[in-house]
Amino acid sequence: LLKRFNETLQETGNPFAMRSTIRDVSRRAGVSVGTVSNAFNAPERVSEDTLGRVMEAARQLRYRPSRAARSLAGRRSFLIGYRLPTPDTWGSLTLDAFLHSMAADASRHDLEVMLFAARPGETITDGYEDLIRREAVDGFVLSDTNYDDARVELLLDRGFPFVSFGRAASTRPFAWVDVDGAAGTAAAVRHLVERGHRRLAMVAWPEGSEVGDDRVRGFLRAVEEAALPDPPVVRVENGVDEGRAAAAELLDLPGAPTAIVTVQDSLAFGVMSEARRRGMEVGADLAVVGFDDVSFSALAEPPLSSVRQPFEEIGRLLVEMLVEQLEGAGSIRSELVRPELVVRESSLGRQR
Amino acid sequence: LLKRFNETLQETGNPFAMRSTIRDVSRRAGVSVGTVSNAFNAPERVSEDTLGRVMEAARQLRYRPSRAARSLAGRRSFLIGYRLPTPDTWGSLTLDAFLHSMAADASRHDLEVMLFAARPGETITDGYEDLIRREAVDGFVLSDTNYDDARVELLLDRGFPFVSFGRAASTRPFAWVDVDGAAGTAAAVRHLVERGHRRLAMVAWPEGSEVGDDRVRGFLRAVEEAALPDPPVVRVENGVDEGRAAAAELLDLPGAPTAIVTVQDSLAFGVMSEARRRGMEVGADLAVVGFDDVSFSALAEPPLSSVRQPFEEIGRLLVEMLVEQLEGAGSIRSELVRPELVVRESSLGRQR
DNA sequence: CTGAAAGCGCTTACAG
DNA sequence: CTGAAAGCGCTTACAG
Repeated sequence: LLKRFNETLQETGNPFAMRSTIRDVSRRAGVSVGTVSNAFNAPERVSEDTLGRVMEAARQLRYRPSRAARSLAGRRSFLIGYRLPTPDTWGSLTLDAFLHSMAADASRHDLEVMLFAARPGETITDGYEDLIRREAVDGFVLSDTNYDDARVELLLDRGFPFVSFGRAASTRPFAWVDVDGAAGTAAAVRHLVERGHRRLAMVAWPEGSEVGDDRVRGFLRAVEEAALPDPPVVRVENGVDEGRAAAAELLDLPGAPTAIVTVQDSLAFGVMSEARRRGMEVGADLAVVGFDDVSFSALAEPPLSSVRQPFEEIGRLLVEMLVEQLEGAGSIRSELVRPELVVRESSLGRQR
Repeated sequence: LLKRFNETLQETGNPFAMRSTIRDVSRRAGVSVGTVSNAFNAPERVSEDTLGRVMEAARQLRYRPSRAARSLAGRRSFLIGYRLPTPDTWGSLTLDAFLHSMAADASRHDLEVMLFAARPGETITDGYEDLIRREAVDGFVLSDTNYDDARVELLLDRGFPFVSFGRAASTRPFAWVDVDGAAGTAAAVRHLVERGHRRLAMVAWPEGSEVGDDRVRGFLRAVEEAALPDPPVVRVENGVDEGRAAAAELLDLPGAPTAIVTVQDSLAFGVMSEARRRGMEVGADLAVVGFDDVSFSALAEPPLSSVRQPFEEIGRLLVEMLVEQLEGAGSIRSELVRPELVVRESSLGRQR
């Protein structure tokens, strides 16, 4: 009875019509439901004539397959799981661009992104385990991946598809995308050397963070390649105040640097602040280059030169690599993407 | 055969065991699958003894119901749809905290957040239509809601559950959460008046934006309540340069203001910049208060006082209100949340 | 190339 | 309180 009502609604083109099912399409096209399914999922198996009729019927009924049914029958969820980092975590991840590019690219592959958050009292892997058991996602995107990440080990053990933003130490290979931090700081050094600087210095985090150590490495290598003297590296925790203190230390040195590169913009803001306090003009008297190009860097005074991570590209790559796994290409690859040095006034000023 | 293998794996407690189904649990507990389902979804219908046996069996097998099956049989997806704003859109929305609180709160209600992005060439409502037809979500959270938002009309027409972050003009009532911007700017005014300021001014956006007009309204009302003279309001587009220009205009006025409130932090950064350029000390010579408390405001020089929107609370409220609709409470309510004035040096300096 | 049928793993009346 | 059965809307071998 309800069905008849529904069909009437559909035929009158009533926009409030209940949704139509594959059964409705098959009836209208005069074929079996299996053929409708094939028309959508394997059109090459269907004759051109039939395909046309099915598609026309589907169009008229505004048919869209039920995800739950597709999912149950096809044993895939069409969902990519992503656990949000805790907001108070210091992260250089700009979620907006990252999530948007993931979601946009996923939809090109008939996938969507499902978010979840760590629950209090859970282990690092519990949320992932749970989603696997519920067959709620087809694969995961990991971010904020640590050196020895339990999630990587779990997913490798399970043989469950995933890609990671960030490398991790694992004896087994897995798919990751990472930013070539060393290339970023090296680009900063080359830029500064070109501008005539000879006495460089770096403000970095304490040793032991993969990301930070990578950035220091690139800095040191580029300084060496430019045949400059060994530069001082001050190591502090993240923060504007810490950047200030580090700058004070560096600027008090006998042969004080004329250019400072930092591993994060907030440190660079501190460096600029300390320089200004000493009556130096940032840009002219002291060049400063940060890392991550946070949203405020362009608005700072002077605007801060910074190394920008290409989050759009990263999100896209992660999805592509996950899709490759889902489609069974079997290729576990990894990609190191080059960040981009955004040059602004803080490293320009007068040429030396 | 595969089933026997699977059961063996389960019994040996092999962690790599394939997932178990409701059938496995029912067998182990010696009850029917319907009873297992009831044990989970309506425990009051099941005897205590049976409940215990079922739960123990489920625990042993690490059973978790398949979402696809639950979804198909129960006609709900357990998913909340949220379309990401385009990253280049100027928005005062801090996605991190907002999404995290939504995801965390959703999981408390057996829901998850599904992200999608606008596809090129689509209308504003296409993505929502599509997800409804695919039965892919149980409801939507809208943000960046406009005055006359086509999405609101669509969802009301369809009778599909949704909540909106931001009010909109609609003849029909619907569920929304919004920030009381007027209360925020009024709090800024009271703070400044307490500090002894008598000549206030505002830098606002051009008339016609709901959010901006609201913030201006609160400012004007509070100034009037303090019995101060009519304050100048300069209207410019968003941006640091625009803030600079607006400040220049205000500071050139005969009775130049000693305190400036802006509708957005980026404008406030411009105001601070212009003040500094003129040799004024921000805080002491000119008090500045922004709006939105963007991540950099605390790091600015001096740190910027700003009105902060409680995104955690907003995300939580949105989910709660959507859940009420999903559970058929039928109550369409709305909430105006008070933002919080975060006082920093930019509005302190010496007491007047 | 097409159709009939089984099956995915649950929920939900309905009997008993 | 419990079980048997139908059904959700698809996909996927398998015949023909």
